[in-house]
Amino acid sequence: MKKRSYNQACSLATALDLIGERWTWLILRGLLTGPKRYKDLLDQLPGIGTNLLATRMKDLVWLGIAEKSGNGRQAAYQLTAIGEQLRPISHALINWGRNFPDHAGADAQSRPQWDMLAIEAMFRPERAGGISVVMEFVLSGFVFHLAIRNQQCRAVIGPAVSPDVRITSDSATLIAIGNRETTVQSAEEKIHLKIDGDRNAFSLLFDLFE
Amino acid sequence: MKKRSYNQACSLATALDLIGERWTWLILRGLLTGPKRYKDLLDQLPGIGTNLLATRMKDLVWLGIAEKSGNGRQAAYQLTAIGEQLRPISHALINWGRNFPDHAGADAQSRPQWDMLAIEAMFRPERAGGISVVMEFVLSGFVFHLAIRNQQCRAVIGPAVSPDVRITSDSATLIAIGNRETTVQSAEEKIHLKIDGDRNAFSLLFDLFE
DNA sequence: CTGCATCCGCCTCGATACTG
DNA sequence: CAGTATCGAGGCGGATGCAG
Repeated sequence: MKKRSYNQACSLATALDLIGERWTWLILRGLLTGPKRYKDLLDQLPGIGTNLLATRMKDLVWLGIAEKSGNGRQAAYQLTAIGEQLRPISHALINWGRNFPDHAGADAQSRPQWDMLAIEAMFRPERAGGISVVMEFVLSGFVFHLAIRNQQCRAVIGPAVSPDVRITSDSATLIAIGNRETTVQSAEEKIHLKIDGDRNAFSLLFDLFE
Repeated sequence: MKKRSYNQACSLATALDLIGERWTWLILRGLLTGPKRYKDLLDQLPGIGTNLLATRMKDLVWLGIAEKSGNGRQAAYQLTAIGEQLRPISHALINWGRNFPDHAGADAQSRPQWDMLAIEAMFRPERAGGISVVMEFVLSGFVFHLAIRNQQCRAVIGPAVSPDVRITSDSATLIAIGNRETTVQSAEEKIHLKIDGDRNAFSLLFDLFE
């Protein structure tokens, strides 16, 4: 059973042979928000065949892009250093995909972790010189936080130890504010947005992100 | 006849719906080295079905990623502004693919235009401050040139108007020199490398590129 | 219940032949 | 040269089974 390959002496073709198949990038999207168990990956990949996920994971581990820690019911997959190198590329692809905002239909699936990675992608390091801040988000009940330091931004699942600000909202509201379709004040009045802590830290959200 | 889609409200999934299918990135690779006719694209895509290339091109044009100029046998495809935004992403994928130098088998296909794009990908703008130089390459008979200015590098098919240096060689030799597996002097003695013009400009090749 | 493996129908792909 | 038509092969999607 030989794997299909472009069979070209080209690094782009090599990359596509390894991570260009259907679902692979979306598996990586799952791993880019932290280690995941098989079931957690499945939950973020609606429509994938369970066998396909299993073979993809075997390939990714074999290639040294992901690795498996623990086994049995505690087994979890995480990115290796080489897999982690795909993070900026995924950011770029996400930002490119925003050229087509109307692509997703009304019946499209959604997961808060996808928004989390999208926020990380929108970070603009060149605007973050000298800024150090931790923002905690509660988007439709899903909790994560952004740690911004040294012109780097990393999104992590779960609450922050000591956040400068906690933002309770949903992704649609934040997008609407970002697009100037609504105001912070209006969103707060409609209880679509709640800001706890340093409001200046909250306003950084619109300075440091696209 | 509906197209297969991940159907997710996620910009990464959107991007993959549009350019994540088999062959699409390699079609873009062809267009990233300049406008191409149907036949020229085919030549760079060994193994693709002609029907598949036709449908892919129709999709890319429909999406506004590529556009068709002229028609009949003079028709040519080129990238739109949105398609051009994929250039840095292709560079990043190429550089990531170089983590797996042994992937391509001995029977792998190769085309000089792939090397041309790979060289463009290896350019390090942060090392090119204040440098302005034009290098012409003749790799195994294929002619292109690099124009470096304002910390940008663009590879263009064909000879340069007034190159600072002309480098006649082949990609294997340049890679070997870059990896310190051979020296410039040795390559010149074996007539695997010929340098016409400013030798200092040639040495920039190893300063400005990875 | 999680973490897969097996099986099967279907859709996409790959190759060739053919047309304007 | 620039595609279209056709058809066999193989990867994918969904359901099911099963071991730890």
